[in-house]
Amino acid sequence: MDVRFYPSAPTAVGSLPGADPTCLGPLDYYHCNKFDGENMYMGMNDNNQEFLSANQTYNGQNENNEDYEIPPITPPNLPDPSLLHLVDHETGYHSLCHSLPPNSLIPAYSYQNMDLPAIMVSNMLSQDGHLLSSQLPTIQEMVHSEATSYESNHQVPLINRAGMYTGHMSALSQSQLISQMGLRSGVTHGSPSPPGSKSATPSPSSSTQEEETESHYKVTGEKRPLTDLGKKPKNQKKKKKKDPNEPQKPVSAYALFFRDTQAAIKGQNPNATFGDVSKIVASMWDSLGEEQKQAYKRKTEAAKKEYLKALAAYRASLVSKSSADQGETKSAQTNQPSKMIPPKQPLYTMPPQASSPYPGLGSFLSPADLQSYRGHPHPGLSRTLNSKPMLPSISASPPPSFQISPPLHQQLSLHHPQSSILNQSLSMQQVPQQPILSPSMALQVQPPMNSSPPGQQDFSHISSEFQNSVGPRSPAASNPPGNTEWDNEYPSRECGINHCSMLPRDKSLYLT
DNA sequence: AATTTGATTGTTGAG
DNA sequence: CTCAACAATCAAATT
Repeated sequence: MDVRFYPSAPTAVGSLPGADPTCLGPLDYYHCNKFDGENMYMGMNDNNQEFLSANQTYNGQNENNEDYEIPPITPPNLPDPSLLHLVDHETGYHSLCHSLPPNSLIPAYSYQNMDLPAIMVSNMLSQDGHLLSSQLPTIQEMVHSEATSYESNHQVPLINRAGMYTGHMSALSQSQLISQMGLRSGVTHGSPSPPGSKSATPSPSSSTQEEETESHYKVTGEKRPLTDLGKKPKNQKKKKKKDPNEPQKPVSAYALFFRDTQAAIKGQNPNATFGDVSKIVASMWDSLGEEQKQAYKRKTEAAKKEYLKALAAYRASLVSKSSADQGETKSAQTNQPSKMIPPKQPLYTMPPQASSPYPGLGSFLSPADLQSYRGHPHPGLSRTLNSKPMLPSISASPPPSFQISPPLHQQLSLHHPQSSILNQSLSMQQVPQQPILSPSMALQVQPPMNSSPPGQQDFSHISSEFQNSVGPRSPAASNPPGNTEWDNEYPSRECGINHCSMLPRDKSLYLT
């Protein structure tokens, strides 16, 4: 798949059906992406209906892949990861952002550069499309020239693009996500998925039934088979129904990362499809940097150890259970295993983490990990951004703004003269909240929570807002009182991550 | 092939 | 027949 994030950006322009009105991202996205012919153009369309229709049609399946495909660009030189955070963070990113002239087009927008999940924020528009309409004029002005060309050329294709939405996410979003992950991993785990809702409730008897049913389907060729037939005769084997009490295998580091990240991404971009999220996560993972990856790996290993223990206990319980069954089945059966091994999360909760105030994070980010993030402001992000040759260099392609627009409402109003100004200029009546950093700066970066240097402030408030906005979901995520450390730690980390993450890419883009 | 999440689809069983 | 509950599948990417 050559699908690129930004190509899908058009969706962002249009409000996706599920888009969170609160998300501010889109605006930034525009700024960032205004260069992106496609995306911008989408937004630019005067005809809102087309827009809407596009969104409505959005099914996640992109038929027009060609549009998305961007020839891979040679990856820009990546600075030493260890150095990146410094450079990117302080000089690179901001300088880039600020330096960018409002109109400045990014010469070559390479996917690599974009590599970031540009999860576009469809949020820009309220679902009804209000925001969009109001903003469009402004956007048009900004992107006017390109927009016209684009409309003439690409308008149609964009509409239906499934990936659109993906494109909305800006690279910044990635960094934001990462910061979120670190800060509020709890969100993911805690609230989001009504976990047990679906499969959580394992029905003991289900396994046998299902097998029967499946076999039945095969024989009878009923509906379920139909679905399979329709697409792939895929895994017919997946039927392994396991004992619910059986300890789950520790997931891979990437899976852990995915688990954490996806929530943040989804939170910011409700409309993002799994594919989009997956791509974003992948890019983020690439940009993550060895240390961070190692942190995950360590967790995985720890989880593995836990798993082995649990497994041993489980097996032991089975043995005892079987023996008990012979005697008295009922009591022994369900209870022991479950007691020994708590059904779901236990594996990942590490001793230290378990106690940690951040449940969600605890599962996958340990304080140590967090620290690692802090200490090393995601050199990886920035690095990866550049590194992947994913994005084809598109002449007009927008900066990879992977913007996960956090619901910024509250915070925006609080502080950011800039944002207010921008809003005015943009005449964002509908979305006063959206933080518009600067027209030139499309990329939103989450700034350090509290004190951010002037240069950084633009982003800082956004980031803080983002965090806050996100935070609500998981109380734990939002800085719990007890965790002053985190607060202190994270800011730096975020800063590094958020700001820096984009840098490499941007740099490469702009510099080249 | 396994995992990640969430949406969708389909089946089953109960009312 | 309807509805709730549950299971399976799928998406992209990584291990």
